[in-house]
Amino acid sequence: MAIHKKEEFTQKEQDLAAFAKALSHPARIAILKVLAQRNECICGEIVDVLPLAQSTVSQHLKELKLAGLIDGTVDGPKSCYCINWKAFQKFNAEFNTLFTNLKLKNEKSCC
Amino acid sequence: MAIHKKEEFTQKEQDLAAFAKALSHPARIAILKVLAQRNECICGEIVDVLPLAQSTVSQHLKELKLAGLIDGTVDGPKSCYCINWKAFQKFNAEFNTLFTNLKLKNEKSCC
DNA sequence: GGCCATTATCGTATTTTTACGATTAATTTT
DNA sequence: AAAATTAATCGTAAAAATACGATAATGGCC
Repeated sequence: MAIHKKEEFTQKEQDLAAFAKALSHPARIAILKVLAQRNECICGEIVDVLPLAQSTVSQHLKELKLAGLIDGTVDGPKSCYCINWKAFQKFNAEFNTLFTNLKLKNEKSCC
Repeated sequence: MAIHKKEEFTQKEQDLAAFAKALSHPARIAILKVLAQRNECICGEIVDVLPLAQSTVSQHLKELKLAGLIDGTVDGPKSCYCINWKAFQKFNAEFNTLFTNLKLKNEKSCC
C-alpha cells in the first residue's frame, strides 16, 4: 500500500467509511447487540457470549470506542461499556442521508 | 489470524458486516456517489475523478460488485457500471432495523 | 500485605486489504 | 490488418486487521 490514499477523499467520505469500518466485523455488531440488551453497563459478560478470546474481544471494544460508537469507563478490574447513542444517531442519520442522496439522483438501474 | 472466526456469528450479523465492509473505504463511497450522479451507466470516467490508479479503481469496483451493491456489464473495451438499487435498499432497510432494534432496548447511556 | 478476579496491553503470527505497474484481453478506429 | 483505447487481471509489496497466549495492571477481598 506504500502510501495511504484515504486522506485524499472528502472528510465526510472518510467519516462515513470509518463508521462503516467499525461495523464491518460480525463480532462488533454482536457486541453492540449485547450492549443494547442491557440497561446498565456491561462489565465483562461480552466475552462469555462471543466465540472469541478475551484479548480479542478487548481489541474489538477498543475499536468501537475509537470509532466513538461506545463509551467505556475503566473501573479498576471491571470495565463499563455502553453505546454512545448520540454518536450512533448521528452516524445513522448521515448514513440515511447518503442513501437518500444517492437515490435522489437515480431510481432506475440500467445494467 | 490462524482461523477465521467470522462464521461463528449469525448469518444476519455476517451479512450486515459484509455490507458495512463494502462501504468501509472512502474510495468506494466516492464511487457510489459518482455512479448515482448519472442516469446512464458509467463507462470509465470514475478513474478520472478518483485519486487512484486504474487498476486500484477496478479492484474497488470488483469489491462493490461482489458485495452486490453494483451491477456491471463488460462490453468489450468499455465497462458499464451502475448501482443495484434493490440490494442497496435491502441493506439500508436492514441497517435501519439494526439501529431501531438497538435503540428499542435502551435509550439512555450510563457511562 | 498477599491473593483473586477482571480487563487492558504486548508480542506475534496469519490473513486480508490497499495500491500500483505491467500485462492481457477485447473492441474501435484508422 | 495494425494501432489505439479501455478495462480486467496478475504479480507484488506494504500496511492494516484479526486472533491468540502471555503478561501486566488495577482494584476488591481475605
